[in-house]
Amino acid sequence: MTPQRKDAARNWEHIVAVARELVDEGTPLQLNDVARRAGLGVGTVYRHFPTTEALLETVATPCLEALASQGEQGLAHDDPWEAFAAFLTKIVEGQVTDPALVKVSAAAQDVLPRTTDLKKQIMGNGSKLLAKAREAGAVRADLDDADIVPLMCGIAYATYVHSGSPADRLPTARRYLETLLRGLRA
Amino acid sequence: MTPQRKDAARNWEHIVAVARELVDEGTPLQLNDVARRAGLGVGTVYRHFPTTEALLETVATPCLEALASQGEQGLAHDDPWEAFAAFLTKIVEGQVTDPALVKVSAAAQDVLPRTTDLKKQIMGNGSKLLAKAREAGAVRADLDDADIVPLMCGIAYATYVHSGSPADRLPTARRYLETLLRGLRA
DNA sequence: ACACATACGGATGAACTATCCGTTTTGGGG
DNA sequence: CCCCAAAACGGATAGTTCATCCGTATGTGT
Repeated sequence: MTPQRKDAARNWEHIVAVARELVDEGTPLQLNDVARRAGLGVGTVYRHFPTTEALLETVATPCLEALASQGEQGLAHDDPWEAFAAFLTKIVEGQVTDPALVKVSAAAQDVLPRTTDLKKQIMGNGSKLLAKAREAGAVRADLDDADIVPLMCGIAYATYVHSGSPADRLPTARRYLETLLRGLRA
Repeated sequence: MTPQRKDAARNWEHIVAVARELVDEGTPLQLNDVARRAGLGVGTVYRHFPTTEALLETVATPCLEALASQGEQGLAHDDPWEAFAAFLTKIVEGQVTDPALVKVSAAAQDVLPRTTDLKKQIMGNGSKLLAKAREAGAVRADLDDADIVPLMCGIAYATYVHSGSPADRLPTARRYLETLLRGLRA
């Protein structure tokens, strides 16, 4: 395996950077569009990222990784309930801050391998925190591991429906999560 | 104003029926596609419904109307909290049952006049029920009128993320709503 | 410097959207 | 019953966006 050519690496970075910009300004990601803005040929972009989703995944991955490691820290927290709540808060905050995150989170299993992987990892951490909280009798029994990610996506979605301007989102999301957490507490 | 010709009326019905089928089977709505399936010319479909969204709106309207009148009935309920809860339950059940409903609910203000109208009506009913429940001291103060629709959309979204098969959706949605309601109760 | 692998670019075809206008159908008046 | 103007139909076609393919250019080890 040859290491990869310099120009290829440079273009890869450039494409991801341009995509990040587009995502941040809310423009729907279109590969031909990315190519034009990056001053590259369409073929180049498509070779690096066969689909829009693949590019989106790459853009979102750093943020997802951050969330995954966040979960590990949470395990060290003293109060099991607080640890669980803090964990969920971080996830929701990430989702309402980064539009790319919502999109990849909603993607079906297996289409985005890296994302699927990281989601599993996050879910693993969530499970541990949930189990601890449940053992401590802090959380209701009817909440399942598999509910965590969907519920966080739901709150993020509700937040996007509620507020047009990005500035309003964080407080709204926190308020919604608080309400949900109140309902989850035993 | 001339009453409209019979063939036009017949085709209109037919188009809506075909669209309903497509929506139900999860196929993304495409007007050319609708035309082919209905055995009509593309032009005919476009004349009746200038955009995909317009057709979707027509498909979703009966269901939205049902929800709107549901709210009115709810006003007659004895217990203010129960009335409010029952109202939200109906909305969520509608959203997870009918894919069309989710899509039009998410549409921006003003693009779908009829939908915007009905949403306002539903929100009006929701406001009244919320006000009553609040007066009775049954619901927390930090919930605003404008939060109702987003939260219901959020629950529907969470439900779609959670379960692939339509059969699982209704129980999941009910469970999520229960949790939320517990968190809303004063 | 050479040659070969690797990567680039954009012309190009496929898929879909939406319009326009010549033809057909409808239904009220003669 | 027939006529004809208004109304509606159908589908060819122009405009977009998506994705591929291959001739050309560029980087890299010898």
